[in-house]
Amino acid sequence: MGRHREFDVEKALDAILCVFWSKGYEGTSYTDLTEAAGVERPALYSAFGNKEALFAQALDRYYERYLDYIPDALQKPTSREVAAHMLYNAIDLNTRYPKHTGCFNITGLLAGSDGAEPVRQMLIEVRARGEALFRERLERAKAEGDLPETAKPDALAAYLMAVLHGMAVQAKAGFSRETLEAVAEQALAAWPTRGS
Amino acid sequence: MGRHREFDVEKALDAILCVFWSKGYEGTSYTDLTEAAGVERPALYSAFGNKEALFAQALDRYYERYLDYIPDALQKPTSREVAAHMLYNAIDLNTRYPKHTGCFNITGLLAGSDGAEPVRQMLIEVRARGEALFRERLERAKAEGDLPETAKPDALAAYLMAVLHGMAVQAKAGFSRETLEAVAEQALAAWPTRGS
DNA sequence: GCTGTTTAATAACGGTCGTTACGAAATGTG
DNA sequence: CACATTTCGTAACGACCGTTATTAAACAGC
Repeated sequence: MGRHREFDVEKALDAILCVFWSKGYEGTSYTDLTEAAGVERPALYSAFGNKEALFAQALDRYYERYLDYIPDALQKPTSREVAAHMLYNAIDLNTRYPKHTGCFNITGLLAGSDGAEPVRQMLIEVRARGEALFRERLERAKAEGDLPETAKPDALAAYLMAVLHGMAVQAKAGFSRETLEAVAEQALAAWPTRGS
Repeated sequence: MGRHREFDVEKALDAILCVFWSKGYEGTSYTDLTEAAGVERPALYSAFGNKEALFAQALDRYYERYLDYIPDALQKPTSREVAAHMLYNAIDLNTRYPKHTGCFNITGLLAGSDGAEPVRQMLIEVRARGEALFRERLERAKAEGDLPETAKPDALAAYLMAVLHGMAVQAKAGFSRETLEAVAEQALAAWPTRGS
């Protein structure tokens, strides 16, 4: 019983996700959110909770809807292919939508008032989980002999993540897909091979 | 004639620079600024103008006081030494002050409301100037035979800047100097040599 | 000691922030 | 049709934002 919801919660969350993606947590106001979602404030509060909870749900959705290439990439047979897939899929994601370039996760991670510190910590934690997955995959590669004995999976993982984060920054600075592809190619030139 | 200024403008700007460094442009309030500078709001306005002008002056000061290693690095004899100096000096800067890790420039570049768009564009422009300087240095290296004929200075410059930006993100995520040094070492492994 | 000028501190401005009472509208059940 | 329940939009809340009018205090020159 009771009145039915008149808006599609998932569609609203998708629209909200894009705004946060572009402006970050604190850069986004409820005015921005209601305009994007086509839904008034109290409806957002009743559907998602407060701003922080709403952002958390947008972040979850970002990982499952846009970063779904990561599980696929991790299953590639060689570490080099894993790295290459991460790079080129990230480039595509970072440049696909002109209205919100870069990476949702990284965009909100850097700056913020003291009040937004919990959100920053949340993004830091999620980022670390992604890097851990990649590091574990590289440890497996080393165990399989795909990476040489001298390879350091933690350093390699941190390195590739650094390139990914850097490309997210550059995408925000207006870099084209082609330029970022040149960056990725250069980044892969350092990748250790079975031989060495 | 007239009353004398009772506070040191340069010291105040230094303190303000550190707050912007940590919280970005919009994440910093005038309450933060007055606390850090030990100066009331009207004094800041009379000395620096409004918030945007104040931020611009802090950015200038950041480049001349903290990024002064860049001109030095660019004068190193080989492109590899240039890249290495940029990387290791950046690591030092990004981790030297626990209260404001990362890079002032990158911190404010990603997120922001529509009202902060002019500031974002300013940071994007300044970042691009830095990359241009580095690219020109690599073009010179190529002309001198320090880089092989196949080397692409623009791609190499973008690549190294990506690593630098990525390390700034990781510093904000709490990375230690040692971990970032491992990243830099890995990044340099990709650097082209005279031979190839 | 005035006078004119610059700075200092207090306090307030209008606007926007995130959040939420509140009453009207819309549903399923008796 | 009444009823309880849920959602809706309006409108407002207190808090904080960047900015500034205002007044008192500190100086230089006559």
